[in-house]
Amino acid sequence: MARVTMADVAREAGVSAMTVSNVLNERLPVNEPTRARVMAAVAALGYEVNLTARHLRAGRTDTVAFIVPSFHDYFGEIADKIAPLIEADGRHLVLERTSASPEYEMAAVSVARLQYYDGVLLSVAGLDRDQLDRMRTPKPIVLLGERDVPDRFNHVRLANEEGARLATAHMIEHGSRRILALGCTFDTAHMMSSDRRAGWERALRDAGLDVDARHVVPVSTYTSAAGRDALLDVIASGLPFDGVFAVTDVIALGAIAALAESGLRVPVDVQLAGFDNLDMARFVPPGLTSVDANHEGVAETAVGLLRRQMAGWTGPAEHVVAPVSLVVRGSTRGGA
Amino acid sequence: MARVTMADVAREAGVSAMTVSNVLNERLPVNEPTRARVMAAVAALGYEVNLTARHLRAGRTDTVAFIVPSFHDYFGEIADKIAPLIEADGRHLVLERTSASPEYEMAAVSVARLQYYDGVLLSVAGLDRDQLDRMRTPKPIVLLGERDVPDRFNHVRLANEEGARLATAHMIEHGSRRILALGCTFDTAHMMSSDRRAGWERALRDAGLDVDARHVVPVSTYTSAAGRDALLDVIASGLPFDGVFAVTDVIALGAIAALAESGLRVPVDVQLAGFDNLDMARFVPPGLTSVDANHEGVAETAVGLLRRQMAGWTGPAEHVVAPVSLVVRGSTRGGA
DNA sequence: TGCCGTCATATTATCGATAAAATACGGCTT
DNA sequence: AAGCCGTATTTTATCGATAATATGACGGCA
Repeated sequence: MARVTMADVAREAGVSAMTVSNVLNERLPVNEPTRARVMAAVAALGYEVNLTARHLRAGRTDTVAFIVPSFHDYFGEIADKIAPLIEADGRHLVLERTSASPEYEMAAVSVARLQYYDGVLLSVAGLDRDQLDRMRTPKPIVLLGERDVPDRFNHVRLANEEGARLATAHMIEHGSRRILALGCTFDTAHMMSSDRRAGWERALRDAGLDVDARHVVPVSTYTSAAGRDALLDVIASGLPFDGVFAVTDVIALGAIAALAESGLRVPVDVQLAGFDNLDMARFVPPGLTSVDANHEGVAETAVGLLRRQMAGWTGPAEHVVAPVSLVVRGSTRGGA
Repeated sequence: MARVTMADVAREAGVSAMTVSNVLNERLPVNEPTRARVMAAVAALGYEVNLTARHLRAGRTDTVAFIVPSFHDYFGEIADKIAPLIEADGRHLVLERTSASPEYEMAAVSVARLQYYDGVLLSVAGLDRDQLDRMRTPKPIVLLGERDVPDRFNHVRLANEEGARLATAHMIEHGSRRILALGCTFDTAHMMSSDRRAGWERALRDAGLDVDARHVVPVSTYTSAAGRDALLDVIASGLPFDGVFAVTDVIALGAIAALAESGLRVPVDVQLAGFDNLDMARFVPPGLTSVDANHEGVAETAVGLLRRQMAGWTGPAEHVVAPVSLVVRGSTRGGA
């Protein structure tokens, strides 16, 4: 059976296609009896509008994309906050994933693909400033994430350095003196981990402690497994430490595993803090102290900026640094 | 600046639009010099195909949707497995979310929205058999999830009862006699939790143990917070127990929190097992014993069924029950 | 020289909806 | 009765690409 088109409905109702369109979109007024006939025909034939044709002609999809490196953890949680905000405007949110590889990310933001959407939230992971700069799209777009981006883009990122400083200072205050920066790096290309390293460093200096480069422990990937392995290596090496600042909660979870396996008690022997305050942080014993990334606020800010652009605003782009706060739990000595 | 269309490229290259289309799609052969001129024009103007127009005319989007109740946890992990399989066919995966409410789920699978996709993977959460039966779409579709579905749909689900039985039997074997079924229910409308309850019950009977209705502990939502609260209530009530089968790992995590807060040791005082074997299960001390839902295999099976349909197969639908296995970790006494 | 086949490229029609312009019609004024 | 107006509805053109069909150019062969 072929699809039912608007023309079929028009024929059934004895009117023109345009009248059907007017009834369904409430654009031009239609007399009640006519309207009723059209609605009856729609119901009788089970007609549903062809959104693709509408998009081609009207240039609107009522759909927003959130483009993320992976569907996991952090991004899943943020996406669940963003979705209701988009839906509140009568639009629809879809997620696309880029695998964190620059090629995929470029493909995902190719002008061709963006055509499907009225607006785009792009969580930047693989693209650097130059690549982003080459991206010329007329679509409303808001960038999220901890990389450096060209000025012309609206951008929401976290107060990474401040968050790391808060977490580290908190552990210093409660007695730690040798704190690892797990998953951090000196490589400034990866802003998230280098900014957080900078915050860790600043807390140490503020307290008059030495910064030991051996305490900066890189990870191969941002996974719990990599965090666990990296920390086990440190423990095996014999390097003494009494605190761990993990660059994300996912990595902190790996650290928890490594500490438990090694018989190190949290927070008695080692204090531990993470970053992102994922749902899971509340429940993993003894409770993971974490920098709260304020997902809700980030989502609201980003959607607000996007909404403004979709409404036609063309003023200068904004660069928002979302404030963070420390949520203290049992993995540090200030906690319950 | 207006968009660059295929006609613009054709003019620039001094050929017809059709020739441009043939060059880009490699449908009809084009002479090398002409081809080169077209490619040059494409590059010069920065042309990118309008996918919406292509879709309208050619009826193909090269996009597959995975429709899920939420972007969190389980679904995020599955989606990350599915994406590469879809991409291997040169297609693109997008996620849509339904909020687990029947209305949203109905809207998401309305014929109108499905038009955007060449195929759909639908994780059924809110829709019952009747509602699904009313869904008449010509699109290739595969259902995932633990609900009962009409025969005409391809469907992949887990061996829920067997998984729950395995986990429960394992705890019995290692000494538990009073095992809670946390998050389970007698309500057969919710197949996932009632099937898993049935498996728990069977393990008890097989071991000659009594089934105590007080041991079936419902949860208000499938979240860690609800799992924690429900288990704390049980503990406060004084009902004795020495094992917990949690209906999902997310709920098991809540149980871990509740047990830790109450000073009950895992696995010495209480053994604990979950279901889904999320990444997190490996890392939460002492390691969460869990029924492995075989995400990879489920993803492959579902994508295989979908691929077959997209290729034109019209044979009878298949109903696959994916096998599960028990992964033993430290939260039960068989573990390390 | 004339006819045919083949390959390359161009034309035409179409996917389904909608914006913009055109028309029909009844009522009301003068 | 002629003219005008506002409302309801229809007609026409279009979004941009592509399937199907048509045209053109050239070489081969009798």
